[in-house]
Amino acid sequence: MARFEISQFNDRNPKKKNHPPGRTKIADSLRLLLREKDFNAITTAEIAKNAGVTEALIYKYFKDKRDLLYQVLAEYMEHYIIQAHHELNGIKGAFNKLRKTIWTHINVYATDRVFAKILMLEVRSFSDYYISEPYRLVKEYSVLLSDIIEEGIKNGEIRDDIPPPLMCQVILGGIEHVCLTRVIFNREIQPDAMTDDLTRIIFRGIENRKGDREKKGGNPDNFLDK
Amino acid sequence: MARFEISQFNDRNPKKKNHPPGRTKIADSLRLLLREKDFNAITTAEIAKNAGVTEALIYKYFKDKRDLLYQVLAEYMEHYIIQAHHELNGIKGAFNKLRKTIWTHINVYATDRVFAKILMLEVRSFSDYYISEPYRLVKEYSVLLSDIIEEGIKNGEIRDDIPPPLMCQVILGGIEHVCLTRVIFNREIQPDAMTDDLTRIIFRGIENRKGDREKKGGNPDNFLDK
Amino acid sequence: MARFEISQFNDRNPKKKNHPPGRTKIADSLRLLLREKDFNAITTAEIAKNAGVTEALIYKYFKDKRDLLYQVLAEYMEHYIIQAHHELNGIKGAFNKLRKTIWTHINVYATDRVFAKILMLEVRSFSDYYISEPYRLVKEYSVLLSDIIEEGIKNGEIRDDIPPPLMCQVILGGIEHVCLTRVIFNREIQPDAMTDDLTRIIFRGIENRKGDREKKGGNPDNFLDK
Amino acid sequence: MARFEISQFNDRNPKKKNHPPGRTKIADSLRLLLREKDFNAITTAEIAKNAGVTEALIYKYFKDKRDLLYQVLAEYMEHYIIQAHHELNGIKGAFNKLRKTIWTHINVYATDRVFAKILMLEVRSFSDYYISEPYRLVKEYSVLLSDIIEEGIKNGEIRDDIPPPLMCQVILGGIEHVCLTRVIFNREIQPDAMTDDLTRIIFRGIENRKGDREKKGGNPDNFLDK
DNA sequence: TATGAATGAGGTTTCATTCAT
DNA sequence: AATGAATGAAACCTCATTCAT
Repeated sequence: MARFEISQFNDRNPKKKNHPPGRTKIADSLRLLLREKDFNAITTAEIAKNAGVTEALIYKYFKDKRDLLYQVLAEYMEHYIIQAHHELNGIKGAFNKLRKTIWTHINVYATDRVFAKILMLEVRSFSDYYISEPYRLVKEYSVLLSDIIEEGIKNGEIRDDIPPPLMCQVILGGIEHVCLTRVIFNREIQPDAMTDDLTRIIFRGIENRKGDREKKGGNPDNFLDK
Repeated sequence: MARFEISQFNDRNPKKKNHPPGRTKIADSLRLLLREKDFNAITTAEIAKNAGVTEALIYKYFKDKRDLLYQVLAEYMEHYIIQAHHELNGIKGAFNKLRKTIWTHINVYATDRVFAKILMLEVRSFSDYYISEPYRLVKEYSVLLSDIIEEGIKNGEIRDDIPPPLMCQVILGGIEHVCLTRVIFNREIQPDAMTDDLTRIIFRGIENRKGDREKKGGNPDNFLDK
Repeated sequence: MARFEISQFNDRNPKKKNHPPGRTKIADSLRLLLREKDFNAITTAEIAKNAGVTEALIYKYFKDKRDLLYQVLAEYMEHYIIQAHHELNGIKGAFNKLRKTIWTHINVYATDRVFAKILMLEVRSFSDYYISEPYRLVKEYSVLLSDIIEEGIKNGEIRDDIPPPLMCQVILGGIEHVCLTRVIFNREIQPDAMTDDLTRIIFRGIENRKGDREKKGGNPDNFLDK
Repeated sequence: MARFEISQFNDRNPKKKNHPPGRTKIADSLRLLLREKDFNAITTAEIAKNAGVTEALIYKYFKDKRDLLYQVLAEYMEHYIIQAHHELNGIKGAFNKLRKTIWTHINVYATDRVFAKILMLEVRSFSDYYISEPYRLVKEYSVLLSDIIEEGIKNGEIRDDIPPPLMCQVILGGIEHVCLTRVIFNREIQPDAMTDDLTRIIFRGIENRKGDREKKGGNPDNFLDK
């Protein structure tokens, strides 16, 4: 987990936008502090001190404290979106893809509590979040899900009597609610087990049972453990 | 809706703790302001001015600003819990009860956006929320749901291969995620339609299909709006 | 002079708007500091410390640091306008009135260097000054002058071949330029002598000489020494 | 007018100290920005950005931000002093010279609002201005005026019962006050008309009327524009 | 019960300025 | 000749909170 907090993106993605060291230190510092405190309880003074730079430098690279949070979140999201797409390579079938996506989603929250905290707890009460870059990325990510659902409906795996956006929301709502309490109370998140249980409910809920017999996808429970 | 913001509980629940007028004005003021702004963006000065009292009076009745928020939320919760129990009177069967509860839940969010906003957006990022009275009430409320689920499992309506708390979380997560965006963007929430769609997914997801044939609960789709 | 800096208006005009003590201390503090430094070099911290209050209190009573300056200036202006009108009581003839007004003007600058400094040096470079209350008062004051000039033109004392506003501006420009350097370099201002010299130039410049013989006002130089 | 803002002095006065392009860009940038904002509201960041250089470069050429302002002002002054002397060539008589000088003065303000703004509004509240190069130039310029006045007194055109410096101050005060509001509110300045009106007042105010009959200088009104 | 006055503590932000390259 | 990175110092301001009355 530690290697995630500290400059994860530069290390792993060396080609990624090369920020000046000060900027990186500041973003890392915020990530570190968010492990222990809510964003509102973190002061710019702390961020700077922790980063080993002056407060003023924060304002060279970020419009304000909140912009720093949004940029950090955006970096997480960009990274995650790429990963989520990547993980789907070679997987066939809507349920298989969904399952993988749910697992990846839970897994990133399990690995990156800070990301989870920012996304689920910190930013949502800020009204300007909903016009920010990371929110745009969140919407971009949800397209990934929609596409899978649409695909599933088209090929008959997924029922077509429910508005797809609603299915998306239930899936995301399920994932988040299940992870949320664990993030809040610092309890462990087990991607495998949780994916299992979640998909067992959700897949049955959204599978196509027209005729109940001739459904092509087979029992969606089959998709749960492999 | 308006009658909800303004001293709703005193009016409707005359037996309820009769607060002094100053206290009521302050709580009403916060409720009113929360319609337009996040809690963090609301100042005690505003609350006081809006209530027609002085800032100092806030501290006569509330430990601090956040305590005011928590007390307001607790009032909403108390009221809602009573209502939720009340609405279940005379309903038989776990799915019927669940459905009613889901509807009541969505309906209160539809009617009382401020309640929804506080509960879903404002308090969750405060760590002391999780040791507060309103959070205790939230847990108390979730027992209602658990009890219904347990009942359903016992009488064979609901599958027993999934941890009941997880089912709770998926149900609540679904409700919340679906309502959340609507609350944030001030879009309408339609309790009937949303309950329908939600239960159509969830009930199938959690119904008991042991053997797929001999399930006792009948097709859960039957429970959806007659 | 000292009694001018410290709460001059409350002391002298007890009926005047009764400000809370903190407000008065702050305004007095600024007046005091302006004797030694330019406004831009004075910090809110200094003002507060000097006043024996906290910086926060400044912002209770004044929108910002500049608003404090404007309010202080406005108090000076209000006071001065009343005085200027008062001093004209019982004086007859445009030149006599003008002379008195010029003397009063120079005299207030001589007595109240801080007033002079604010008005001639500090505020003029702030663009919002020109929409401020004290600027409104400055314009109100200049009406006093215009009225005298108009009166002089009507009764034939003052020439009518020059736009009255221009005459006003020359008079004020003369007064100010003459006082300005003295204020800047802390040199003494002698109201009597300066009024004498100034009026000797200006009165001849604006007197009515139509026909050079039949002018009613007599040689305006006569008005200079009583 | 525009050609005035942009490197006017290098273009017109090729022999003038040939500044490196960076320096010129910075000075031009400040001139440009001063058209819209007060000096205090202009940041070095803006100046640099606008000039297309980095902030650090400002400190290569100028001691500090204020030094930049003073140098810009000094350039204006140097240029203006040369012009003012030049314009007097071939003019005879104190009043004729005065008139020409007043016109030149007003005219430069009319043409070069930024110059006028700096001189009349920006620098005067800075105490170190009064020990700066541009202030030295201002004093040098005022010698021009004094000399004309002295000449007029000597040859009997101008009265000798008023201290010459005071006459200077009234003349300058008149010019400035009349131009000041126009500069502040971006109203047009008409050199010809304003010179006319001003001189009509001032010349009569300072002309020699010894014996009121036998004055040598003739009616100073004669000097007013034919 | 309520208020007017004042505060403490720190928050965010700004900006001129410097320095190594 | 010019820059990119970073800083120091403080400025302005906010806001929850307290206390004497």
